[in-house]
Amino acid sequence: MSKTSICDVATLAGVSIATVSRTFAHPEKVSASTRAKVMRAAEQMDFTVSRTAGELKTGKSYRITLLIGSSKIEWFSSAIIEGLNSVLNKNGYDLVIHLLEGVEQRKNFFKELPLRANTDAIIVSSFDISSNEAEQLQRINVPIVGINCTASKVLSASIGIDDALGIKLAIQHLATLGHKRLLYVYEHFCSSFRFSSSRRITSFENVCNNIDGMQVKVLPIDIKDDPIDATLSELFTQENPPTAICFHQDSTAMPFLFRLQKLGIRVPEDLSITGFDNGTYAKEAGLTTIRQNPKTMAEQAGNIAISLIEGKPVARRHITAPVQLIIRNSTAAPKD
Amino acid sequence: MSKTSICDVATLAGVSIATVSRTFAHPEKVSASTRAKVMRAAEQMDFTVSRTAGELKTGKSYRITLLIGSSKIEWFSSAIIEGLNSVLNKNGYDLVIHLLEGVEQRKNFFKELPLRANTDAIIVSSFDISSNEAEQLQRINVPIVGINCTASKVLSASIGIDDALGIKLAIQHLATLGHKRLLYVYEHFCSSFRFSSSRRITSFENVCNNIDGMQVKVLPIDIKDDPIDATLSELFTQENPPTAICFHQDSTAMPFLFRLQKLGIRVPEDLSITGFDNGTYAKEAGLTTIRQNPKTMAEQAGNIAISLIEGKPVARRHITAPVQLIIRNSTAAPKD
DNA sequence: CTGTTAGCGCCTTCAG
DNA sequence: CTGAAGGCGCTAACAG
Repeated sequence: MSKTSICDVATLAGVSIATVSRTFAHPEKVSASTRAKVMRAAEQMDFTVSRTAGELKTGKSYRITLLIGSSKIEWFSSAIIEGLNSVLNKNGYDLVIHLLEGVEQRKNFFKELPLRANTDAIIVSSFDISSNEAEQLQRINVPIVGINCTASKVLSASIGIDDALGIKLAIQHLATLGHKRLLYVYEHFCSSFRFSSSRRITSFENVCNNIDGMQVKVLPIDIKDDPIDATLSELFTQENPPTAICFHQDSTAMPFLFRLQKLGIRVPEDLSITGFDNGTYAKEAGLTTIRQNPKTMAEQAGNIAISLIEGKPVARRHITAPVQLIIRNSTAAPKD
Repeated sequence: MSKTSICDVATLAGVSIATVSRTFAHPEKVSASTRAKVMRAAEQMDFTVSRTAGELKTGKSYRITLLIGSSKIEWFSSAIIEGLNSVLNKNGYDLVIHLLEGVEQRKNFFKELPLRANTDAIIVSSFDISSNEAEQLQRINVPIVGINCTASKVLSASIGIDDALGIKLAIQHLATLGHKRLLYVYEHFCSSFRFSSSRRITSFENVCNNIDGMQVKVLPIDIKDDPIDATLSELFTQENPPTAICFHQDSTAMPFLFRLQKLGIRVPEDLSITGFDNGTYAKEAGLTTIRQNPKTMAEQAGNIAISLIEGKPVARRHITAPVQLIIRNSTAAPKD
């Protein structure tokens, strides 16, 4: 029950508590012989220095908190966790995770945050916190670094893709193939959650409007609707249906691909499809998409956070991560 | 920089630190008027009671650690995190995550665990810790609960599916359809990581051997091989090729489905396929599979862990979670 | 190289 | 209902 404390070890080893402390914190400052003695005693008693207690003294918790703006962990967040885990582990930090489920919990979280936060840094992944929330976050007075989170000026650092550029790559690819009628499909998120990726949508329209003869429609899908059904409905009720569909993210494109197959509509012969992310199975399914690499972004974000915590210099505080068009088999020249 | 402490608030509010402490810990024990005074002062200074400091006194960290035996977060682990997050949040606990990447890091982790652990409980997800590791874990003297982790007797509690039953359901389904030649495909993990799901493999052979006229082959795939190529090779080089393939998990079955499609091999007309998990896109792809529900398991594991921590009674310490056969469109009677 | 000492921020008796 | 005082386990000067 009661964990053995540094005192117990000191007694058993016949040294002072300071020496025990040193043996663990700065082994080089202790003579080999006493170090051995202490270690032996420690092992014997299953002693384990309490990070918590040290924290009180040093003010560092060796803990970094990841905030995710959704109750679901999809491909993107998984990669973020992987990337952070590897960097933090290497540097002796622990990773604490908070998923914000729904509006209410989100509100609560930001209100009570101070109570719960004992963290050296906060990493906000992939959703835009409101300026109000940002202000609350700032209160706890640690570095805040954003990943694909652009809204706020409170970020100590940030890394993220250029969503506008990403979607532009997809459009240009389709334009080059000869497509003149595009449909953009995205799922309409709950209004209280603004995702940085929403920038893609406006970008899409802007870019297309600057291409001669390009006709464009944007289809927002209500959260309660089935995106596949809604898209199909749109596709089959138009006089001049689109020859290509750009999905806001792979995770909507993929199920659509399955459905088309069932319906006997061939991709890319009858219809071209693009995604965004290069997520799960995108490669295997042959989905043309825009690649972003969240794991790498997370690693960079983690490194920056640690530098900020430890007062080391960081070369660049705001980084734009690369996106890349991956051409596979879901796009081709239109039939007509 | 220096966070405001309880003293600052006490001074500002003109009360003692004890009163401030009480205002937050036991508000009902403080008169309404002083409570208001304290709260005002606290807000004014952005005061936030430090969990860490309290921890020292109470011995509880309000933190639970999740151990994942892989550096990749796939569908399963994502669901585990989601489930734990929701339960822990509700009860005021934080979730700390450790991915064990590779053998070496794993060894290190278990060796240094004591140093790093300041946690109220440990949850081991989906890999079997060795008895040696279990012993090391036990040293830190907190409840350990396993999810799909059966190997060790050190678990304070556990929840997991019956892998043998799961695979049996798939076999029976295929047998009923009339299949006589089955192939079981699994990826051969690094030997140092034993996963609880390995039980499926031996089960598969056992069950099939008890079915009259059932021919069976098990195909382990080397970690360096491409599972799809290896399976195809097996499929096309046999005199009497299998009429159905059982994949150890959906995540191998899915890419195989894509490849078959490209090759013009029809599922289920030419070949039946089963998966295991009901993972990402399994539904959309129409994959017949065995469903397990990791999110629910995680919620139960979380609740049990909390009960154990808080000394509440737990009804059942070792729970078998349900599996279910989900019949979709990837299985049918064999042609011949 | 080792021991002594003074807290880190909070909680909890115990008096008042 | 409120205040004073003693730690929780450890670290970081400072002495020796």
